[in-house]
Amino acid sequence: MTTRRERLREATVREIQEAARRHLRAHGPAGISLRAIARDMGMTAPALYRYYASLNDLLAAMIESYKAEIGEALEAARDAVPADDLGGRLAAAARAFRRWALDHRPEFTMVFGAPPPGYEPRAEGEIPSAGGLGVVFFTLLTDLWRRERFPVPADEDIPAGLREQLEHFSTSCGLDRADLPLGLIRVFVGCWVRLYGLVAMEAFGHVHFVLDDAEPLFEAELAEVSAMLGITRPLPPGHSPSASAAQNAAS
Amino acid sequence: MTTRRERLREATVREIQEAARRHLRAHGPAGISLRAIARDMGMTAPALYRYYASLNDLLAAMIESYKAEIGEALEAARDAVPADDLGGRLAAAARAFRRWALDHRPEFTMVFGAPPPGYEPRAEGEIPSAGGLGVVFFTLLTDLWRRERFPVPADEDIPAGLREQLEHFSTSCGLDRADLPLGLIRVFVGCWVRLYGLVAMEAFGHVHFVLDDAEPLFEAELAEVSAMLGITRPLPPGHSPSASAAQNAAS
DNA sequence: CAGGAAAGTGAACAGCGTTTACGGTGAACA
DNA sequence: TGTTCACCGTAAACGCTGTTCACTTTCCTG
Repeated sequence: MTTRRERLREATVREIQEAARRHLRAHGPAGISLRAIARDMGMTAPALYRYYASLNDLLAAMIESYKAEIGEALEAARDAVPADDLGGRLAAAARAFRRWALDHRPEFTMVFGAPPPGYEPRAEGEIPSAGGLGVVFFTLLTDLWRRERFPVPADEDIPAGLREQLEHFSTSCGLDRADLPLGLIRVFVGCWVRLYGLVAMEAFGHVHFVLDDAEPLFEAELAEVSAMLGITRPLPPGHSPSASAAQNAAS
Repeated sequence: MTTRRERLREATVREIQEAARRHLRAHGPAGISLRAIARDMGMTAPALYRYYASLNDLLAAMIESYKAEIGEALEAARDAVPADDLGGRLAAAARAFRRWALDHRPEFTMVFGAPPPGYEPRAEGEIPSAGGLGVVFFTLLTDLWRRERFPVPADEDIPAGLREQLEHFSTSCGLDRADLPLGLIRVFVGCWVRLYGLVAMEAFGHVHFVLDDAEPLFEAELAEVSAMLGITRPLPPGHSPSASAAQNAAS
């Protein structure tokens, strides 16, 4: 049973988070200040210490909640594609990840940029995954592998140092080693690195030195990865037909 | 001829940069403050405005100089390998990039993390490249391709939207389209994304959810990319023989 | 109804970026 | 040689920040 106090407290926490998010969107990660949040709420800054031990704690809580929301966004995008079209589901989730990053650059920076000094991604028991985030892609890959049996490196082809760690991850996740080969985890990590790399480069603006619109590259990489995973379908929708070829030769 | 005033000013600028770098290393990007720098130098904060228009300008200057130093580090690592061993040179440069990132996490965060709002990577004439940084890898790849002719996608296999941008980049770099195919640039970008992705994930601490030491993965990815580039040599030195297998089953 | 936990306030401390007005000091120029 | 002026630095101030402390108010509980 939730007491009245608890409900009020919960509502206040939500209001704090909403105000913090507003400031994040408006002024970036460095623009989140306790005093500004309190001002928005018609309170004074020290009152916020009843809810968070410090600004850093508030930021950490924001990161966690954004992680959860990214996971939900990915799952929603995945579930919008028929369950038998695993390739389409993977593409949808990958595109959703990129979309979220580009539509929420400050938020993405908080979650996937350099963490504030002293931040620890709360290693609660659960599944030791990227906050239930990489797990979306991982389960898609495992399902895909079970169906398509796309080629993965054999155990003995994985360097020993890497193999040990993949084994550790596999057992600590409670995976069935007989069912899912280490090579599959190896492939997953490789795909995740490519996805993260491209999306992070784009979100952080490090891709303009060669491209001014990274979407075609993203789609090409996605197609390449998909091919690697035995997905042959033509990757249904998702990329607009290069509708913006203007503003190229501008000084 | 440089006047005495100019020499003094230059020395002060250097001292400012050194103090700023000290604070960056000690307290992270957010720990750089004009007042602390001035205090270190036995000055007052407003004096620094004679040298930089704002703190953001100082940070931007730091980013630029770090970019240059990364480029130099990569070139040095590359040049430490015989010029005929292009695969070895590529591996050395890639390893140097990772090493630099891990040895200079705050600096790496400034250069390759989310830029401060309002930062523009001074697009001076020169070569429109990542501050002469990606250019190291790009020229290595072109040399490698000229020698090995590893497979690259044909122009017509590159999606139109991406191809247009690669063409734009190629011409704006003054490259000879007849000599260097677009597919080579395509491959370069793909390799750069993988390298950036893995190194950034590691430097930002986003890889611990599956690995606690990303070096074996890095070496495996490097080997894979090298194979893709027609490099068959066994990738001479560079990774220690998995000497640290301790601290695995810790809580 | 009494006690106490919870929530919020106001003042204060130490720090920050930045602007302004002001003093020297040294170099250049008549 | 004397003057002028750009340059370098300072002190004070404004408004902002996170955080702590002592205090009051309010509401729930026993």
